Amino acid sequence: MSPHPKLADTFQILETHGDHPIECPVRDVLARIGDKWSVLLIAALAGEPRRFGALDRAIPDISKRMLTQTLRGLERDGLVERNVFPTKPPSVEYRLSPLGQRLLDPLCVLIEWADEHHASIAMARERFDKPPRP
Amino acid sequence: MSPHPKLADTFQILETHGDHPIECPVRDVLARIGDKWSVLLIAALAGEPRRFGALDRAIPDISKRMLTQTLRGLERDGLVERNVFPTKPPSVEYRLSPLGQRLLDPLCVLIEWADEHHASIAMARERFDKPPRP
DNA sequence: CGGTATCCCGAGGGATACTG
DNA sequence: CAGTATCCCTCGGGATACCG
Repeated sequence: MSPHPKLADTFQILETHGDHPIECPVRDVLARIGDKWSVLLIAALAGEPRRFGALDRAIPDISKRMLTQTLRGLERDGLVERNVFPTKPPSVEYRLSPLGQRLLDPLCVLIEWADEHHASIAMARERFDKPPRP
Repeated sequence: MSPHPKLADTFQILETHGDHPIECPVRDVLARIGDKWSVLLIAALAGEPRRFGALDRAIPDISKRMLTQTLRGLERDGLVERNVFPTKPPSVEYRLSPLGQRLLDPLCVLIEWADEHHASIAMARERFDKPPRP
């Protein structure tokens, strides 16, 4: 009996199927949200659309380079929509697409798990890093 | 009104708090599961404990080096337990800790999202990559 | 069987300066 | 304001060989 039958099944999806080892669509979706900034940006856009500068200020430790690049990636994947208003100076608004919004719940579950258990993890690390026995 | 108040709140957790920009515990938990192999290994251990060699065979495209390294990382974080049986030749069993098992549900939700929507994402990418207008 | 030890490469990503 | 363009460097991770 599996302690978690659903994910044990789901693992079949993650395993390399057939002979092509890299052709797993779930893996590259995970790769996207696994990069350094994507989840942070999605979270920053969860509440409302925001402009480039507003995102830059909301996440102070991102560079403009990575901000642009990550937003482009999310836009390419259809998770974020980009709207340009031809004002002077130009203003560009980013908002979650419907697809992006459907990602919020899974992310929320994950982030809550992380928030609840990061203390346990920190303790586990300390234990592990202790000099075993002098 | 926020379309997703809970995560909009949760985003406060992700924002750099105080003056120390990197000191966000949730971020490094995400960094762990964001690496190339951790989720795959957790999924592989969801059903039952497995030995080193079994994991190697279950995930054919991982190297022994990364298998060891990722397992160590998961063990360090207290997500995986490692048991050595002093047989000859030695056998080592890896199993999810209780903490690791509590991560299964969040992961499952995420993986199911990815499985359901990867087709939409693939289509969005094709559209985005089309030469805009000749 | 279950790992270490090395070597090495490319991509991810930071810093800075420039532009429409 | 909202980006590009460069330069540069770390480091995740693959390949290979060896070990108790």
